[in-house]
Amino acid sequence: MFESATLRASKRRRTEHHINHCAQQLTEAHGLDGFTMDDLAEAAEVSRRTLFNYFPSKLDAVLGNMPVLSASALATFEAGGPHGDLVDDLGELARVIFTDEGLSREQLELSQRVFFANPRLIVTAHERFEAFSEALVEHILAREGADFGRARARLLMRLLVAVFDSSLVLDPSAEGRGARGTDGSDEDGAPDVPDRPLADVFSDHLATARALLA
Amino acid sequence: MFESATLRASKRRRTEHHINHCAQQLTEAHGLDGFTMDDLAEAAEVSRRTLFNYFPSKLDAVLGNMPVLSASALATFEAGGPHGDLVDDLGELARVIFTDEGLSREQLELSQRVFFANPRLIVTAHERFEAFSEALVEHILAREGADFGRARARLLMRLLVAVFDSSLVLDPSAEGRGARGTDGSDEDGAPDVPDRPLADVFSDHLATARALLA
DNA sequence: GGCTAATAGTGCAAGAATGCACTCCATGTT
DNA sequence: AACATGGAGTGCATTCTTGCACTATTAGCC
Repeated sequence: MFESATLRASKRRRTEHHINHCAQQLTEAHGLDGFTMDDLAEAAEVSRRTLFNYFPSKLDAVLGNMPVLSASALATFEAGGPHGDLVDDLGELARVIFTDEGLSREQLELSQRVFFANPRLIVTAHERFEAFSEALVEHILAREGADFGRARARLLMRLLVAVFDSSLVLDPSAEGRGARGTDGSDEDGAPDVPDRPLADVFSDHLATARALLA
Repeated sequence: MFESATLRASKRRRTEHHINHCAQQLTEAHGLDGFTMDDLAEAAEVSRRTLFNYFPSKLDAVLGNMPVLSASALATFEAGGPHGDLVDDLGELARVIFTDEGLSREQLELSQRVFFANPRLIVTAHERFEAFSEALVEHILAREGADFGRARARLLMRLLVAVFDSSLVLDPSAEGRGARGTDGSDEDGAPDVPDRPLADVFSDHLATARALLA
């Protein structure tokens, strides 16, 4: 009756992401109408039929699905979150998404490029994103009580999205966090961390944002 | 009823090789009894049950299956081969095996190490190999006629095996083939072709062998 | 307009992979 | 000797993937 974090489930998610990723690559390379579902099947190394087992349409394959927050993570959040601080706990939710969705900066950037390059995509992408964040707003209210105010919840969401966006742009200069001790191990300041876990970057930016607004 | 060179079939072969390869790696790392079928399942990222869908036993998983020559390749061979010269055509069969079996030097070396390190394996490996080459002997006779003589066919097989073995040892010095022109594009003589297609190396060695014995 | 070719999308049956609950056996423990 | 444990191997129901034949729609062409 239930999804275990099992081999089967993880392969399913992998395939889904893989198809989506290939679809976006093809879109970027040849445009939305520049490739067929057969091409996509070949690129993703699955049968054409399987594509439609995962996505109901070509556009959906390119759009991909919104991340799904695990019931347990949501339960924790609504119960007062792991830390007890609203913002921190929302950050935690974001972290969960990054982590178990395995999002990389490259993939997210690709998505953005593809979406913005294709009007047909961006409208639905936007709709879905709004729906997604509205759902999160709902969870915030469920946690904080209706008195918190829907407007404030929405504002908070927008702030988080802004922080998220800012974590996507690669800033080669700084380390965000305070000085980390006197050990000069990172001596020549090499900013060669193009693959620094997105979740970490996000945490940093969130902390910075809080400090800025505090 | 029949194997098309289809997605399904190619995935099956890939999985089979993958399982076999993982099994050999585990064997090399921990010994035959140093890992369980659960470990192998995890390493190969398939379910434990799937292992037994591919191989009837742990030992078989480590041994792997002998390559299967396509019916069409065999038909061509028995009909007088693609070139008409017996040795060349046997070389062609070898090439087919290398190619569509996707054998790499690393994998073959690993097999050798693992087999020689485990008496339990080497006996069956040897048996199977003998059976395989005896089958080839049969095909040679079918092509050349019984008058060719089983003894000569066997000798030929042994010679080819020797050539094969010699293609496995990495010789960083020479290019085997005659000088390839005066263009100095490979200037500093860099022998950096560790991944030169095995099929090609084999062809070269075979040519050299023929020249030597001619 | 009517044809044809290409491509999106669906239904269905057969083949593969998985999860799980077994059995069997060897080895060690008390 | 009785017993527990761990790992090999099997049977079977469920889910996933594939292949293939089908329909629908659209664009180009005569």
